[in-house]
Amino acid sequence: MGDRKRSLPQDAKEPDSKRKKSQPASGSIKRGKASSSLNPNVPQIFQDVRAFLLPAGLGKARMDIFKRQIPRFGGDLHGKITDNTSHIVVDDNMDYDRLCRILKVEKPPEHATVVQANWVSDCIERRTLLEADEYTIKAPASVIPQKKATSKDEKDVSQLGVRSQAVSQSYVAVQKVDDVGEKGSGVESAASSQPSPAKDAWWWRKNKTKVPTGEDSDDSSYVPTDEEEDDEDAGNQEEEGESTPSTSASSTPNTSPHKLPRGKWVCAEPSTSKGVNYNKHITDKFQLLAKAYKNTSDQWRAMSYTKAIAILQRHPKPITSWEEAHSLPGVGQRLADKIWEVVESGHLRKLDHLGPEHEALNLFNDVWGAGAKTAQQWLQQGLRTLDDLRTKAKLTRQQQIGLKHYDDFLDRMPRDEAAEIEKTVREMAESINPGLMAMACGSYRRGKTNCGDVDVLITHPDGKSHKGIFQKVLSGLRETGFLTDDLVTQEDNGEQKKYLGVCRLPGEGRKHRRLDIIVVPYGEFACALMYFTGSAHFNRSMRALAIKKGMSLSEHSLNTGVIRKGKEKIFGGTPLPCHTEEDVFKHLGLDYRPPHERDW
DNA sequence: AAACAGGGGTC
DNA sequence: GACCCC
DNA sequence: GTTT
Ligand SMILES: O=c1ccn([C@H]2C[C@H](O)[C@@H](COP(=O)(O)OP(=O)(O)OP(=O)(O)O)O2)c(=O)[nH]1
Ligand SMILES: [Mg+2]
Repeated sequence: MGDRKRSLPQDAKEPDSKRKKSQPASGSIKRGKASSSLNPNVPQIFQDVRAFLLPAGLGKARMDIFKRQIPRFGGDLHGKITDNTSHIVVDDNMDYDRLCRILKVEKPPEHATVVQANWVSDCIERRTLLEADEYTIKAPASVIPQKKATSKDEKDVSQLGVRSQAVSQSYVAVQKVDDVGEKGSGVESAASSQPSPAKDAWWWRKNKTKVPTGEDSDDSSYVPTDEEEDDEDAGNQEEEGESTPSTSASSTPNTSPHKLPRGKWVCAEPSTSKGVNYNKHITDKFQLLAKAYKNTSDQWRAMSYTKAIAILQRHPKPITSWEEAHSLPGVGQRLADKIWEVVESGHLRKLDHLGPEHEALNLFNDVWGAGAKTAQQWLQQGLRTLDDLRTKAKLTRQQQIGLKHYDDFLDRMPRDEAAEIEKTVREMAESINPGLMAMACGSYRRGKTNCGDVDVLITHPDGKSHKGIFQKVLSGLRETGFLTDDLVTQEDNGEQKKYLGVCRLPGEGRKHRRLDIIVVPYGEFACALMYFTGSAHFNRSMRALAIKKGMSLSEHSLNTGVIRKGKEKIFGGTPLPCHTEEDVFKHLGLDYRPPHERDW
């Protein structure tokens, strides 16, 4: 059969190269041995592919890539079309007539599938042997007549969207077998009679030898840093988003009061976490990517990973199929592919491509006051360690504090300590005005056993005595030495809304803790409490739901009758009366969720 | 193709 | 207005 | 990245 060896790329392929047909390619890498020990990350998706590349129109660069990648993914390259050739890869713009002319035949051999180059590219990109249907060069109607029968095809484009492929992964197409299947396109079916093209057609001779090119770029392996973004400083920034759509197909009736969109918003479901994460092997890896993307300012991608992590952590069982993964809200094809890769191989190749710089980016991003942009600048300036920052970087006042308390800020405190801090702030507030209310919100109110900081909300039931108390409370806390650093505090503004700073309880062995205080008018208490209790993910979900209902939710109010033009508000709407958190849920058509069920 | 929450503080 | 944070 |  075809020989392969000879003109192939230098690339190292699998050491052995055994090729047995029964071995399902990509799909089953599962058992450790086969792939994990020998060929860790190159799924042999083209195991049963014996391809002939038609240079016409393809271009040298692409030819070179294919010559290198097809063998790498398990395929054989044929220097000429033989009875054993399974695929003839042609330029994407190739048409039937031109193909026949080039090959000098009346019609292409029936035992081989004529596919567009994009089929190869897409297979490589998805690491899957895709159904060739959508990429085949078909004969014009006039010629088609008896041809269609080559087996069953034509059908299902339907399933294609999903990930077809006939092989391996199973799922899809036909019926679910659940396991590996085998290659489908194997090829030949009818063998036949097709005369082979002239063995020495000009196009073959012409390019048989390949010139190793030094570069490669090709397929899918870049990683973070990704496409878009990068750029330079100047401007542009994106915001974040959240929402919680989900769904998978069926809609489930649901629970909330009236017609709520069926199980689509996390704010409508309790964050039942039971502490066990059946998919830690996946979420741990996604966590790294989420952070890497966040570091590169690709916040949307980061958010997608984060949402997937949240849902995977609460999934009641380990993911065992691509479809199971894909059915989860927030998990699309690409993430399902990655989840599946981890399930099968225990590894995620994308992680291998994280550059060494990512370490420094992670380090820098953990400095309070420094974000993705700043971290990238520092990196670009050649800085790599915290000491570099201390001695060479230009730091804002906040970053200096962040660096000073680098370790303490990464630490989380036991909730008892958070309670002590809350008490300290509350007593100071009460000493100023006994009617003031102070309560810890955030993760503390949600019942977490440890907290990243303490979020204290202060208000006064009379609706007006909250004014101007910030200065007093803060100066009082300073006198006792409780507050040690200030990050954000507009104390010259009589309307000061927030204080972000650092505190430390008295006594030995105390760490510095982040403290956030907000003072709100009693009329906004409910919305402020909702906001400050979070979680952030929960808030974004609930706010997204508000948008869908023509409303708008903020820490100040829940407005209705909002008019938007795209994401821009044309009319802010009118506030709905909300005196309690329950009122907020009600207006949104949601069942009330106690704080501990908002831990999304 | 457009959203992806909505707002406040610093520089 | 960009960036960072809640 | 995913969803609409
Ligand atoms: O992007 C954000 C961040 C925070 N919040 C709200 C919800 C959150 O619960 C509260 C306090 O923020 P914090 O950062 O302290 O979060 P947390 O939920 O208290 O967690 P941690 O234990 O890390 O402090 O502010 C938002 O609405 N959006
Ligand atoms: Mg907190």
